Amino acid sequence: MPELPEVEFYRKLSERVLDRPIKGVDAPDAWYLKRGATARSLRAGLRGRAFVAARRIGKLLLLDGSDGTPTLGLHFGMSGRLIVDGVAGVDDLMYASNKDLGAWDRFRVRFSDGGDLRMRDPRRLGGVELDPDEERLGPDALMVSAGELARILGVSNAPVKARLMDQARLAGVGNLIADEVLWRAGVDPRRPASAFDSAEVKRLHRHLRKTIADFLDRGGSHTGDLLPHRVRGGVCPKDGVSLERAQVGGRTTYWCPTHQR
DNA sequence: ATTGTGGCCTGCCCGC
DNA sequence: TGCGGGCAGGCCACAA
Repeated sequence: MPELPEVEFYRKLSERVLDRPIKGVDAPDAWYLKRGATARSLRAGLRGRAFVAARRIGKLLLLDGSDGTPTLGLHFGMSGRLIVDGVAGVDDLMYASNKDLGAWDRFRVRFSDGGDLRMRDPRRLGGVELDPDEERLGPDALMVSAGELARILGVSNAPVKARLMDQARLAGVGNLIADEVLWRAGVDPRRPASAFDSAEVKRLHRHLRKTIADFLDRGGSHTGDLLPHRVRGGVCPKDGVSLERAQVGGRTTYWCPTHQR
């Protein structure tokens, strides 16, 4: 998916729909409705109401309604995009097609003024739910404190990268952000999460915050300094040595064997 | 409980 | 030009 920065752009875009009466809901793909949501329950919950707030926790976008209205939860998988009144939240999404094709519209909320909010997701890896359990997510990666990060890494023997990407502990870090943060911080992604002293946790925390801030400034998770070299045969732009490539935490991982320790 | 694995679903890109 | 394999920014169910 979109990682945290993209979902933040979606959140901002979705503010356009606040306070607009909802006329209807199109949910043509039952697979796309999660945790018991149905086209019927979505219509019953939303029609005639309005959203009043757009929140984000990690990669989950939350649209709150006025009193008595269920909260709509949107998650975007790896290829989902948000389109409001025909305007897309991001221009480009790696690994997703940018073709304009109605067949990929999996979900739509229509407003009585004629506009709409759509989720376009070629791979159908995203989804829609009502009243999502927000407790299933850890603190947002943009807001997390160094102390919390220390606790998140904890005593775990799991690779630090897996821990950073565990949404139940820390919400918002995906594969690209994880690789970029660890590369900037000079940390081997395979290191056990417990093997960090407080100075190292602080350094990791600083790079986590700075990386996400940079990605928000630059326009997305694909703007990393490591990213262009994150290919087979790629070379570390700091050290000029070949990057390592392996599965870590179940995801393809690139790192520099020279400066990531 | 924690951690790793496989699978989901579809499109794209590369090499033959 | 056509085709098969590999790959993909995420997440969930399941097993050890």
